[in-house]
Amino acid sequence: MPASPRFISVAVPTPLRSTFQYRLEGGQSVRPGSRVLVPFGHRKLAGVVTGIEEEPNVDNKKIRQVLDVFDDSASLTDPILKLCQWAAGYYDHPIGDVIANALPTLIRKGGNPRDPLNKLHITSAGANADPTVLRRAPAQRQLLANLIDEPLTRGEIKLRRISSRTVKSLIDKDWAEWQQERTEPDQPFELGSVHIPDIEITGEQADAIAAIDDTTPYLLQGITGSGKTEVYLRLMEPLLKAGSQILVLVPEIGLTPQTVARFRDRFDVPLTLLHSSLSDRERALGWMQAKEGSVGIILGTRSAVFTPLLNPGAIIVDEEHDTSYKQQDGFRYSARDLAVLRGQFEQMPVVLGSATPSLESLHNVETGKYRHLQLRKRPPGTVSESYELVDTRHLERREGFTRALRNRIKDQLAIGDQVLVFLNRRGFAPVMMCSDCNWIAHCRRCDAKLTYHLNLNSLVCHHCGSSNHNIISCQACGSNHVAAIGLGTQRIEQTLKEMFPNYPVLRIDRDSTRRQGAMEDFVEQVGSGEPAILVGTQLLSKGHHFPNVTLVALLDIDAGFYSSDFRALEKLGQLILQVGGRAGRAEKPGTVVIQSDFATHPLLQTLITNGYAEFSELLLKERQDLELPPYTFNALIRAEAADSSLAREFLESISDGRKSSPSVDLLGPIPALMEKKAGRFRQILILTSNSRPQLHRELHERVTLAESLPISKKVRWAVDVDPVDFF
DNA sequence: AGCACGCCGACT
DNA sequence: GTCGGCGTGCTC
Repeated sequence: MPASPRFISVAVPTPLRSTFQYRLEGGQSVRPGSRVLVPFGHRKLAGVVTGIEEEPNVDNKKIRQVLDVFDDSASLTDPILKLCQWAAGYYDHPIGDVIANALPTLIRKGGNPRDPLNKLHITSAGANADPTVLRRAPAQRQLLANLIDEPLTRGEIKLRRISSRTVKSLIDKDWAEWQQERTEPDQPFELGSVHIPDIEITGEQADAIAAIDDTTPYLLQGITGSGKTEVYLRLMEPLLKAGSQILVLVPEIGLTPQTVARFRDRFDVPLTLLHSSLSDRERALGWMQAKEGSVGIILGTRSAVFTPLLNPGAIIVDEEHDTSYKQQDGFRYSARDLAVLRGQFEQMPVVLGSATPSLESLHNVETGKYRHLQLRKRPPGTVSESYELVDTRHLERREGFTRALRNRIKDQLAIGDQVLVFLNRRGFAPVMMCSDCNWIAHCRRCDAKLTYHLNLNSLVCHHCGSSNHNIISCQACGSNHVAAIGLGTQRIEQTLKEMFPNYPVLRIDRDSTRRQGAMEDFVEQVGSGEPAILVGTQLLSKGHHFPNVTLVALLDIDAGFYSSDFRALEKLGQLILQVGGRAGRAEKPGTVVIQSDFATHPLLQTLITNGYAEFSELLLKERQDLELPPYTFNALIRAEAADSSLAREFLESISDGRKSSPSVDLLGPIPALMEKKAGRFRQILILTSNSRPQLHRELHERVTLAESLPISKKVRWAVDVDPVDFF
């Protein structure tokens, strides 16, 4: 008697919002989370089992057979599968793509980093061989030299463009051989020694550590220098000792050697670092080690929130206000919000830390969803930086600097300290203008002005990356009087070099740190403590601390006041304190000078005189009055197309003809803040409600409608729940 | 997203 | 006569 046929639902990596059913052979055994190879249309895809059913739910004849079941040791764990399914629903995103985002590529494709790896090794004969024998065979000689350094996989050999003939010749000479490298699972980790620094923790720190005793989310709000990291570390110690694992999330560019060192120096315990420059295999191995429970600490950025843990201990989300936790394309999830949810699923505490918490998280404190832990004081003997506003409305500025600021910089350098000049604009000048006809250079593919870059001697679009080398003549009147207007970091660097020729000027922005390790070189140079001027963008506000900097100057923050984004002031406040917090040390506090035309603005005044707590309270009140997030909830449907009206037509067809439910407001379609970007015209449809269930119901209805319309195939569109911007 | 099928222009 | 352009239709 044949076993009763069983069916499974499989999520496949396609943009389709449904799973697909397959028939399971008698000998095949799966569970939810298993990876399977299935026929899909004309190809074979690796997918993940999301359910097991006794009955088909589509026409039986359509259902095809599962081709293969992959190794169970790299299956998705139950909590991660559950997290993916929840996220697919919440963000209204195809489950297959959610899972594709959650898994390392190698695992997703059915591989396993523990699979034996075939590598070409040098033999002892090869190691002792006289390489001059190969003087007529340079390819073999090169390969032999490579093999002395390290064994190579087939893939690495291919990458080095070494032919299989070369390999065969060496093997025939008995100078090289293929060896299977076994990669056995590691043992469960054990916490070794703990190196506790000889400093006393403050009462507030002790209270915070003691308070974290259950599985509710905590918001740890502590001014810079108040010792948030020490709280994390003390919280981790007993958990690690008990064999529990800690997942630590940091912002995208916060994963610096300094950050890693803080954890490595404290705990003698295996640590997995998940960063962007890992190979597929390395990433998959880190994932495996976390799943096997052989590492105690997993430190990573956004996507690390999906790392499976054998023994979940806690999740720490550092700098929780950082917008890099929200993925900005495709599957637009918030790793911070998913971390909170995951904590509930797996019954572990989640600590969100920041000196400048997001208004969302502060609101969650108000409503009792999060518990608030505050570090208001610094350890005794340490002084905080002081803030000064310079009202620039009636002051003369030379290349961006008021006389007062120039003098401050001079004085600070003279006493042997370092100075940090912050300007959030890359390039030399943000505008190129013809002095004869006032023509301004615009990007052909975007609604944006081109930025002049000195080093490239070209005009670059910061939105699509295109560059234009004709900077000599006006494209409207042909005049040669084209001038670079406005300030960028390159111009500030040049200006400072002229103003202070005796001091090094280091520019730190995306352009100057493109090279691998460039940032570390800068940090090292600054760390020497010699007087110097640092010029930089946002990049300076994350991850690194510069103890010898005692003067921070913010040159032009006024864009924040002109922005039409309702979050602009929240972000500006966070930026000011984050940049200010980079500077100074215990016994040598820093001064932060802010030049602004809005120096008398009450919010700015509140921020610098009363601090972030009062600043954020005012902003929250404003949001409440205006019925903006976090007091209401938003979802967007974004659409773009090369045709100038297609995106609009598409969104109109899903907003028209159907009344929105009374508790959900529908706005749009309206053009995105930058309507044309990279040659595509972009529109958005905004859904607003004060009820999340209603918002999601309405959103899902529109998305379902969208999918049924032929026009949806002609535009690129995506759903964005809890958007962080309307661009 | 892929991938195949299908119907109209410039090449050996 | 074919190679190949991208429209459109489908994926258990």
